[in-house]
Amino acid sequence: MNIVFKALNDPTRREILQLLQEKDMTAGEIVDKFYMSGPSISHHLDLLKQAKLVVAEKEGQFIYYSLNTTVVDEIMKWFLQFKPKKK
Amino acid sequence: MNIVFKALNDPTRREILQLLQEKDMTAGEIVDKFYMSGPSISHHLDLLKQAKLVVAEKEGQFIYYSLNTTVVDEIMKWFLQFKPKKK
DNA sequence: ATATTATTTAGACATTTGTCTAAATATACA
DNA sequence: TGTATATTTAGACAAATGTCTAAATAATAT
Repeated sequence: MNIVFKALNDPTRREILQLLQEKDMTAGEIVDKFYMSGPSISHHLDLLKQAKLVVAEKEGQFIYYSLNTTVVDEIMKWFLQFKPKKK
Repeated sequence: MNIVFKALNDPTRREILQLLQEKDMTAGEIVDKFYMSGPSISHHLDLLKQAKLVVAEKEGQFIYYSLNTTVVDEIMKWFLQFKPKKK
């Protein structure tokens, strides 16, 4: 859980997640969406990958990134503990 | 949202939230739950307060901290954007 | 083979973060 | 008033973080 919250604690990484929510993208396509160097984006993608929030898949010379909604489910479960039980 | 994710990105702060989920506590009671100095806990409480995840209320010489579930709702809404719309 | 394109890895560096001790503030009690 | 208790504020410091440029790796095309 620690690493997931860490991954989420950056506006660029959260924006990347939102982009991937619309469609899978290559590293290069993601870089083009930001005013930030490729290596920096690559680093952010790595953290998202470590948190299993995204999945990377190589396709020729490209690497496609896509969202992994399973982890989102787990986070939401974590937050549910704070919702007062109904009834 | 930024400040909320920041507040959540620390195991001690998340534990504090879990403690407050069970019952309101004074700063001192919270300190007693951790092997950490009072000032450090005070600092964590401050960040949680800035994120509006907790509310502080003075009562005599004590300060009672309690959970604010409203913000939890907002976070969960944020996460919902990643859930594939059903059907 | 060589050059081009896509992406990551390595290393440097400034900023932010979490922790501590010492001091300040505020309330209660004798 | 003076002392004890509860909590925060200030300042220091090491560790973690986000960014960059330069170099490395990998696949494709000529």
